Amino acid sequence: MPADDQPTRRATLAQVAERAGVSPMTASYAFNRPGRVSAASRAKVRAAADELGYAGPDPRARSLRRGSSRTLGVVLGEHLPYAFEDPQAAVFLAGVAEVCAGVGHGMTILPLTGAEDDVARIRDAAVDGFVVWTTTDDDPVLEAISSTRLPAVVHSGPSVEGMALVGIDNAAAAREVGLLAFAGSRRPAVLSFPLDKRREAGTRTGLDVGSVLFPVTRERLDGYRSAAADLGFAWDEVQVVVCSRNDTREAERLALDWLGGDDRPDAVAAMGDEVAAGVLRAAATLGARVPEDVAVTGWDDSARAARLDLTTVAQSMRDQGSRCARAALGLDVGDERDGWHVVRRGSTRR
Amino acid sequence: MPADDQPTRRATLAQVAERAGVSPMTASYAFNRPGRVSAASRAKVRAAADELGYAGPDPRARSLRRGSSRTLGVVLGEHLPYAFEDPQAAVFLAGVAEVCAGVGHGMTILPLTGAEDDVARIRDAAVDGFVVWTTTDDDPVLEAISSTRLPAVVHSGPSVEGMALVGIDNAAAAREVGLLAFAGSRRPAVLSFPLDKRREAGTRTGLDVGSVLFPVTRERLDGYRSAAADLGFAWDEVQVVVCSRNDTREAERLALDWLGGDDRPDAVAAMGDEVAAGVLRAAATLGARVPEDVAVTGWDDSARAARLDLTTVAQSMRDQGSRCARAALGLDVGDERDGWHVVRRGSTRR
DNA sequence: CTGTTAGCGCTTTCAT
DNA sequence: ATGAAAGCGCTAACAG
Repeated sequence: MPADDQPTRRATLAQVAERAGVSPMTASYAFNRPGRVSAASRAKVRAAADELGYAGPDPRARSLRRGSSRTLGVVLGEHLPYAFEDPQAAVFLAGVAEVCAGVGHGMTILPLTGAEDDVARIRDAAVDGFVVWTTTDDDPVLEAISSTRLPAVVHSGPSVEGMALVGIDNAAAAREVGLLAFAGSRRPAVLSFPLDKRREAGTRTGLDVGSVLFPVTRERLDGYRSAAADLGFAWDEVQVVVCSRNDTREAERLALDWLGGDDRPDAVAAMGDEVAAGVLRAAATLGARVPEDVAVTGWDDSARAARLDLTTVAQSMRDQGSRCARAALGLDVGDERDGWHVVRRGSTRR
Repeated sequence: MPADDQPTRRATLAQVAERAGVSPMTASYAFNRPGRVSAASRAKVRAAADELGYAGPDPRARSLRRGSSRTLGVVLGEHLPYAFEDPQAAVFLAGVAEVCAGVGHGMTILPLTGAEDDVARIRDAAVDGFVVWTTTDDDPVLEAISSTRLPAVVHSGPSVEGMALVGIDNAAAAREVGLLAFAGSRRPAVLSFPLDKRREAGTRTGLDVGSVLFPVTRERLDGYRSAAADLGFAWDEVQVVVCSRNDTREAERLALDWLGGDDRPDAVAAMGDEVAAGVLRAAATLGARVPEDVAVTGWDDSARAARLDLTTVAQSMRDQGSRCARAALGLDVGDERDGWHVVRRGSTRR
């Protein structure tokens, strides 16, 4: 093999400077503040860089020196495929990305697997702040993030000392949509998201709401319970069916048994439009009329909810993503709580 | 405000070492190779770290020193919302993430906006390698990535000097599925993905395949053309309708006009299951029988394709994501081309 | 098992 | 407009 003297290592700024016959600082300025350097120097530096195949300052060295990596970490507590398949998560991420791109920051996705090394991956992330996609109260990752002392924002919950919280008032929204779902009902029920990270599906009654570890789920259950109470139902009269994720097919399968059984509900308040769609499908299969035989509500006001004429809760995940990113980057976010409203459609009796 | 003498700065490893009464190296080992340090030292270091609120070595300094950030960059040429909404992209990313997590690497998403600063964001990313989600031949980002001299892998295309390519043989797959789509047809047609980043929708005949800038689209068109030729059709007899993305509703809208018009095709080879589903919906609305009045094929063998009894091309995006990541990290990937096969179902005449 | 030395590549600060 | 000095925080390489 013939001698190939080309240094296979990347060139450094110092080498570029030397070759250009200027000081390292001038070379640095040529890249970072071209305006502060004479046209002649700029040209020399550019030429030297081209000759050496220098593609610009090393981001690693730069971030050490600057004390900032200009990157935001986004912690996804879900297994990654779920995270990307959940349309709400996708829109949320787009909101985060928009803000990052706008201020010239990158965005690192930190998928949590539930394994021990989650904490290590958090600590090893070269980021300037964190956005945490909603997780459980007992998630050890929260402590790890907190200990970095970097700015951090949690979406929806849990509420952690020292971290900002972005998201709507889930209890209030659940109460309001629950009042529509359960109006005129004799057997109200809830189709819930998972209670904790084990994500066990199944039916419960008299569920201890306080013990639910996903705060978003807990708050929504609380709101539904309050709506049921207003309409004269004790909480243990309200069936709670838990599905493992916001997936239409799983919900459809569950609902076929459920709506076909002896104990069938005549009103289902669901925590997501996707699972609500599963209930609607099952109802159609079983020949149950909506809302006469069974009223259904969803959550998120997706395009699908509109198509299905589904009463639901509208909120902007994109805005919430932006707000999270802005807060984590120390930009102004205002201090109003995020907005939501109930969209009343034909799937409820009122 | 009372004096708060706590250094608001994060503590350094040197400070921890000093407080623990050991050398910086011992402290470093205590964090990085706990096994190489006596239990006593380890305890002292841990105690000092706790007292100072030290959360572990600074990743920025670490990556400079190590010459590696243990992070993989994933370049998404699409606008971010599209990227996350495309189920194929989601699965692909999950494949990448799985490999990254397995070797303790992070993953940075680099969304391209099409603006000038895309190149800067590439250069500023502190990553050890790149995976590029398929893009156009003329994407300036490819040159930027190439100039970093970091290992890079392109998914599906374009093929770039010095970068690995992962993906199936699109032309061969298109040819094979095209033969089924067009069998027994008198007016074959193609429902294509965008030709270039402008993503203009519209109908063409006699399209100049060579001028298409998305290599994946180009190769598939080429395969369909070859299938049509085999069945005795000149290319300018084959209508090509272009949609702007793999979206059922857009395709349905296009197809309602198209299948309802005078010039309607009796066979449509579509580049995605989602758009194929739109064609099927439009056919149902118009009362056209499938495959008798119009044969339809899709691409990707999604769950939806199975539900719709759609002839399609199966490939594993998850595997391709893993392979991309492995290649970009310098791990072994074997050298077989990625697998695919045509799944024949009831939406075609053969 | 522990410590010393050196320096990763860059940019802030302050001078000229 | 340009440059010299200093050091960001850490760990590889090598002693002891």
